[in-house]
Amino acid sequence: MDQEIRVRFAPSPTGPLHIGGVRTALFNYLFAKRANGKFILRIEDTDQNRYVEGAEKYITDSLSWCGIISDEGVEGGGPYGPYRQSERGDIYKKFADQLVENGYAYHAFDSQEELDQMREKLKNQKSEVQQYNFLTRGEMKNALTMDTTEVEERIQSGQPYVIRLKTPENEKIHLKDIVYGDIVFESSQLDDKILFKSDGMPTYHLANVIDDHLMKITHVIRGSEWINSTPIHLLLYRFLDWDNELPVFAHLPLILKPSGQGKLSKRDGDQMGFPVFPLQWQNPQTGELNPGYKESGYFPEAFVNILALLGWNPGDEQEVFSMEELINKFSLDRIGKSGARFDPDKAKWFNHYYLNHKTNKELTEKYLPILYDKGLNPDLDYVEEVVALVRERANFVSDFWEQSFFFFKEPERYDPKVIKKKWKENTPAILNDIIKILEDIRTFSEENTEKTVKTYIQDNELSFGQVLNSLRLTLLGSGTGPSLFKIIEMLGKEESIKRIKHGIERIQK
RNA sequence: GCUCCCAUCGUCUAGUCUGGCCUAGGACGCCAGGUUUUCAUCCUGGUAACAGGGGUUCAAAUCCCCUUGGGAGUACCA
Repeated sequence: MDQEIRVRFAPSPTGPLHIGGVRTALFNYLFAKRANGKFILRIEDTDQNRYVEGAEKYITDSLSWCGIISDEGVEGGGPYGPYRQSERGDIYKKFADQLVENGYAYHAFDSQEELDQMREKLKNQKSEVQQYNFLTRGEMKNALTMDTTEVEERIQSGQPYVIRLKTPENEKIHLKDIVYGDIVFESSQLDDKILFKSDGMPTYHLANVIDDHLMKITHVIRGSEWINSTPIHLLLYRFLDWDNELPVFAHLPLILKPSGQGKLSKRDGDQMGFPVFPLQWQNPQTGELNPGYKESGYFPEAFVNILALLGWNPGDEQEVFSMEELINKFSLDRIGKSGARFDPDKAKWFNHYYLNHKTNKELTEKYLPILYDKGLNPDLDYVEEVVALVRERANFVSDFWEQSFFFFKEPERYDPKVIKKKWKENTPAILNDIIKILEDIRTFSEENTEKTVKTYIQDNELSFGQVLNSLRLTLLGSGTGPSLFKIIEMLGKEESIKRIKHGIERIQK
């Protein structure tokens, strides 16, 4: 009875995966790992029309960036492959035929126009449902309204056909969902869904049920947009005689747009000021570029942490989790039912938190490429010192440059607001005095420069703010930043004095 | 339209199943104070919610019903 827990993440390669998709993958992964089970990555590419070049690679890259590694699937294969539905041959057709044979499904020949007509007609009649179902199928072109020889002839002659599910007229279908509890559906409300398309491919409904069964999936964890089609799947399990091996269902609450209404969609993109994709994605058709969390400077640990808390919580007050901790604490029954709005501000905070729990060395390694890009080749220890100084004021490594460029090059402009406020007539004279003072200091340390300059200010009864801010202005071009005397020390005597001189000249004019 | 789902601070949420310990807790944000030559960080404090109405009960955020609001699905897409 203690069978292995097996879950799958089954995206379709129709474009980049967005946050919601990654969260579904994450929850599957956490659940599997928690139970010592298997996480399977299956690609649902039964819709050839929507296939997008590069999307599958994008999916696997995104998951591995997050640290979500599949035990079986398109990447590493496994005992139940292939894991790409388009490669699973005639598996689906066989089961579809079996359903037809047993009277649970039937062939249909209606054209798109005829279907549209039927729906239009029902709409005009103010019918409650406009569906291909037990009420309407008797008037359509299908095996239920034709005699068997005609059906045979049509199929033999190569006429396109689909196979539809013959939904029961009047029965209740019970879904036991881990998250949502018991949900009852009326079969009369269900559509005679197409199971097998005229292009020879199964639809999602058929394919996912068959594959889940064949791949021995024990738990189906997916977004709640699937709830309404679950009764179809339940019917299929029964008609295929797999009722005794039904997987457990757990539907995840939706992720909503940060503002406005509706679920977060791929389209929301950068116009909302935050990425909706894990990795940057360039649409191969339009060339349109969508930003990703990775490229925006988020750490994967932070990203995963944010996602984990969207719809799930541990029940205590901990909110920072490593993947290990998530695996240990995760459980399906602590998933909420209501949709979660994504909060970009909190996401930033998480990244800030993670950034400040890394070592200077780690951050230095991440900063270095940016510096190289600027054409700089600074001393490693120096960079590490710089990082130590600016790290706490940054949310992202990419913030470092803006906050520390003056450690690497002389400022080119001076903040006019600070000039206006702090630069007085006597400022050049004072700064010239300071230059002299600095020149005389032998051990050019933070302590020494600070002590001497402050003594000078006091002796001359000057204002600290006035003097130090204008001094800062000449050194880094702005009125903000880390400790001034630390900067002076790191710049060194020569460079500091040079900058003060230049500052005086340039601001003077 | 029809079917299904959801409803606690601005946001993520704890508490709801197993009514009383809830004058509703935490986090982000915001505001104030402290630290700092400055800005940021950091620390401290504060702001702010049980959608509304009926029941049930000694007692309801917690159970039931209705209303309202929000969401999802309704394809030869997944």
